[in-house]
Amino acid sequence: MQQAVVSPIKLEAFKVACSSCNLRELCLPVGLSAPDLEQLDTLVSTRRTVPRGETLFRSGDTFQSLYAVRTGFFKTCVSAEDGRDQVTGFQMAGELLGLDGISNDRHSCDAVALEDSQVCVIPYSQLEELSRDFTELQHQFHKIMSREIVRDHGVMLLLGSMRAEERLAAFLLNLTQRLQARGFSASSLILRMTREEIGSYLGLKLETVSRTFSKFQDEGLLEVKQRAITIVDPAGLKRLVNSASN
Amino acid sequence: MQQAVVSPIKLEAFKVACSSCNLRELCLPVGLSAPDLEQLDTLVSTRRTVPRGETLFRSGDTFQSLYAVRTGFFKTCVSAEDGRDQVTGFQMAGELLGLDGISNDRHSCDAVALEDSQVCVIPYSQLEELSRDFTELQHQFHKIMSREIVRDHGVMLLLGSMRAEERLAAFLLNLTQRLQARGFSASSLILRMTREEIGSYLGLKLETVSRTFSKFQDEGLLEVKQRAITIVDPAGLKRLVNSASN
DNA sequence: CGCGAGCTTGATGCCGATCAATGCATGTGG
DNA sequence: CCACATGCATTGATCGGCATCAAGCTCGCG
Repeated sequence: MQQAVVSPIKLEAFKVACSSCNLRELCLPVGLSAPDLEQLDTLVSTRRTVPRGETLFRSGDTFQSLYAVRTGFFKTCVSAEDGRDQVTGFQMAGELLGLDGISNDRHSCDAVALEDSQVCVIPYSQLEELSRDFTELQHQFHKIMSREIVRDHGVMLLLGSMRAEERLAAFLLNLTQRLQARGFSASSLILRMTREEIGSYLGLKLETVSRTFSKFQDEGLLEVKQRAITIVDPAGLKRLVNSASN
Repeated sequence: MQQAVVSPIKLEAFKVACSSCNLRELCLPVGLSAPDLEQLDTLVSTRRTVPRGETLFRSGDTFQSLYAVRTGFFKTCVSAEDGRDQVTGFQMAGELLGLDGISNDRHSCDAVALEDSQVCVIPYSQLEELSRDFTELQHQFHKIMSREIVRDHGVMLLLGSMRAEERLAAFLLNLTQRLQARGFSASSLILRMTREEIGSYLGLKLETVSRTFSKFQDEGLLEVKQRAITIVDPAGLKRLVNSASN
């Protein structure tokens, strides 16, 4: 990913355990006490590598596990029968993938790696079992599901009532905020996704995304060099998002 | 609600228990075995009446309970700082409200009754407790949360990539399908919400909703008399949703 | 070095927003 | 019981933001 304050490369030096993972403050283990954490280590024992462009799972696949992004970057997308598809989210280190699968025992979206990535495999039936004995884990898991619902509602607000500039501004602020929580710069980032994928997520065409980037640059809000973005005026972006158009 | 095959009024004759509630096939108890169901009865002991126009909870309220709609009809909406707001869903009998609150111990949306309604109160901490001992209940609860996530993704697809006609057609088909599952007619319904609320949900202005209703009527797909809708050509509506515009 | 995927930019057109007026149903007070 | 107010819905006229179509451009890579 970007230039990290704590290099993600070093992660590999730690042993394969949630209790010693430096993502534990961002991932499933948030807030767990030591004994609970130890139990989680027994649960999450395998990893999976997903090269850029490959899918972690596809719509229709039988659901067995959740996945925590360890390194890398993913998109999830749903598609209609007619082939249209919609990016429903972008996931980075510490974020969970696969929650959609619980409802039907089948996944209902595709998860695609946007760069070479690694995930921790969390067998779902074992997670349910473990969360019966460890209430903190249970509670934490529920919170994560609920957070996803709240996030989705935010995206609906964006798609339903914001204009192109507001959407892109909100998107950039959200991305940088999440990157910052992971020790990356708040002001510069490399986009892992294409203009088309951003457009799909934001309900815009890729040309509109491109034009809006250019406009932001002209207005001195950003510097844009293809996928390298520098945020020059974060306050200006925030103003864009919060000021009603109507 | 609409003319019911099984009148909701009669529900009041049954005792206050999930195990004898005629919504149990649609609500939290789906698929629970007898012993689990009996436990659920101990959990859900109180009801709450919400008159039309009143809120069940508001964004910012502390979260304590989930609510299962027993009779009536709700909308949920989120709002941005600037006052814009977005309807994120409409809930009818058997559907759960309040899942958004788990993430933060505060609700992040408003739930408003669109007609005089009654909900069953499900104290959340007790639900967590109970679901530790009853794995079916645990699993069912997880499924419901996951289903909400999947539903939200569907709405994103709608908001991000469909045109006005497709959105309204999809909305109507979804409504009638849910009503049908509750024993109501598949072809005629009374809308409980205004054009403006439909528009907010679908990311359209109320005039557009109204015009689209009129258009559907002209094309012989619907009959529209204010809030009374009759679906004349369901196949035609489905064709609208599934045929890609691009 | 040249190819191709992805990005930018321009010209044009259309869908849905906006503004505005009228119609319709419900309810309330004279 | 009618008159009028109020909230919601319909319909028309116009406008504007974003989509669409169409070239070029950039950069990484074989």
